[in-house]
Amino acid sequence: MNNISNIFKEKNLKLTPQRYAIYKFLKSVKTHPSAEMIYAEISKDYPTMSLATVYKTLKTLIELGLVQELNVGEDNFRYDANVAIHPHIVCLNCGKVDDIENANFDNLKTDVLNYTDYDVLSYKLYFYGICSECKKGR
Amino acid sequence: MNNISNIFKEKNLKLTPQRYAIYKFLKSVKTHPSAEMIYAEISKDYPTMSLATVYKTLKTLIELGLVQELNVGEDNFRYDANVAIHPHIVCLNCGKVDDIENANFDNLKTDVLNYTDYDVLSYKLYFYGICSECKKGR
DNA sequence: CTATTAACAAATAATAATTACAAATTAGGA
DNA sequence: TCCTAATTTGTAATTATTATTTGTTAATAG
Ligand SMILES: [Mn+2]
Ligand SMILES: [Mn+2]
Ligand SMILES: [Zn+2]
Ligand SMILES: [Zn+2]
Repeated sequence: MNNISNIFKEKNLKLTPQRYAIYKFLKSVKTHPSAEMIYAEISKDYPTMSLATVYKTLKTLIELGLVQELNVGEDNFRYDANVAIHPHIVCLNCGKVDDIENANFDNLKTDVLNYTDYDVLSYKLYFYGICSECKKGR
Repeated sequence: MNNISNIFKEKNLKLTPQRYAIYKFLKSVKTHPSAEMIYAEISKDYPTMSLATVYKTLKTLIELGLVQELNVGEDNFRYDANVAIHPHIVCLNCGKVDDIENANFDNLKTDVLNYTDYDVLSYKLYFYGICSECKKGR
């Protein structure tokens, strides 16, 4: 199986409660939280949680291919437990980061081969605009 | 005219030698340098240049719409004096950031409207891969 | 041409995100 | 249950960036 506990076992890593909580939390939200946001949330259930653990766990989850890092242009990173390549949209007013659902831009990866001599492995696509909530409040 | 000295004049900003040097340097390179890289380069001609001035100048150039910031996923930003929306490609081996020339992905901005209720204002597109130099050395 | 003054550069201090470190704890196999 | 390497934690260190201060410059009125 390819469930998380086997993935950890294969690498001789321990699936600690902290690690599991962070992963489960990331899986459960659509908000693309930062390390700080994750820490704030997880601390409610694990009051002894350390911010350093959040950072270190995120790094190992990324190495395992279970989480990806987003850089939408803030002074910090955001994290996403959906590791598929998929586009995001950032509200320039409230800072929210959303998925763009059902859109498929995978042709980009093959299209771009006509314009570069790089071996292209992946891409990141960020849209910027104003979300519907922020549009209302104008 | 819309040359840089008029743009500065309109906003009651002074086009100092430092500011001009930073802008001219950014215009002249294709490397998408970071603030630190810009500082290292400009320091050769302006030994008294301060890193703080580089950061502050970059910020004003961005506000004036003369420079854009790239967030390719490093722990720092890179800067580009080409303010048109255009895609970039990052070498995962050597860290180089290149333009993808002649490619036009502007349909993205209209395509995405079918999948989101945001007002979409702009986008950033980053490809990741291995550059031709790095491919050789394997 | 000079004086005035607001904008600016430089140096440095401060801040914020992230990482490194060391000591205490724990997961999970023997 | 015991053992031990892996992990967590709290904290210090580091790095990118921003704020502050003070001396310097550029624009312009007189
Ligand atoms: Mn996502
Ligand atoms: Mn560019
Ligand atoms: Zn919003
Ligand atoms: Zn390369």
